Amino acid sequence: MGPTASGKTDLAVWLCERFPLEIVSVDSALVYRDMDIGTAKPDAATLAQAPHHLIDLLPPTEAYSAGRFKRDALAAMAKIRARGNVPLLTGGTMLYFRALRGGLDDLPPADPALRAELEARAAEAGWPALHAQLARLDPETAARLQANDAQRIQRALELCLTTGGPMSALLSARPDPDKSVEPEHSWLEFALFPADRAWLHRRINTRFAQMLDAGLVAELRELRSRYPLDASMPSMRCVGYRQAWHFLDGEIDATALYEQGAAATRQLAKRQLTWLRSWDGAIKLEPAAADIRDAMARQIAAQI
RNA sequence: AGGCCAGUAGCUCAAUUGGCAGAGCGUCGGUCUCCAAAACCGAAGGUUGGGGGUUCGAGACCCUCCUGGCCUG
Repeated sequence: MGPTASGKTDLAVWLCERFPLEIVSVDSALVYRDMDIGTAKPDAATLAQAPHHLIDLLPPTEAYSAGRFKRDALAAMAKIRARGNVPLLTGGTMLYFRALRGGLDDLPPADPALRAELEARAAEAGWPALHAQLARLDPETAARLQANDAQRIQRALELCLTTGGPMSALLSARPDPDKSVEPEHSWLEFALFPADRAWLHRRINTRFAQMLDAGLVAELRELRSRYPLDASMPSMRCVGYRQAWHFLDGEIDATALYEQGAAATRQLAKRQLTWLRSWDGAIKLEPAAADIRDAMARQIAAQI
């Protein structure tokens, strides 16, 4: 686990050469086909050397989910173990890590038609109005949600309306979801946690500039010509693509594209670090350390 | 050299006839149960370019210096 641009892929590929590991990507953006530059997807040579599972799963017109990830990841892990190898889960989508460790109850999946209906009502009445409705159907959940928290209000109403009961009744009473572990697996967790934020910011800024040089805008132009995309799709709200979209629409210039894209990446990293800070049980490693590879190799050798 | 315009938070800019210096962005902290690279909440940050003056009271008015830009020669 680690924030964006902290060096997860390089480290994972290096470890694969030394241990019987197979990489399972834990990344909500790498699942999209044809989105390569902006997601920092490993190149063909790297993938040939160290195959990644759970990348290029769906076209950018579709939506993935934490629940689907959990199912896909458990299936991939079972196959890997059947081959006698060990899954190396690598990524920065912390909700997916948490879902995989057992933090997801068995809830109904998304209902696109109902979501569209709720969306339309919110556009007219505003989310606080839907929050008020949720307060009647499920006071407990409404109490912990902000009146403007569109996504969670929508999800909670979706569950209340499809199941006929409050969402809070569907959640198990686990004191700490992170402690609930899928019984068939044991876990060894590592977190790349840079002590120096400025170090990470420099890497993020440099990398986003490189993405632009590598043709991020051209990639998006090609995507828009090939798929019926919409700025509200999850794939197009990914860091970098969202800003490139505004650039292609003429809303911002090249300078603003760089600045806003780099800033969005820094903010993503900040949220990932917030997750990691409160994540118990992970061995924290300093990604800027010269001996990071050997340090992690030693830890793994001791466990496998 | 002279004339004009500008200088306010890290950046871009507000601030009625002189009356409690604000916003957006960024930065920092947090929340997180099937969109999570998402969505949301909160916080810090100022000698208003420097100095002097007028006034009960100056970001604003007067003097002076500094810096940047434009115009003229």
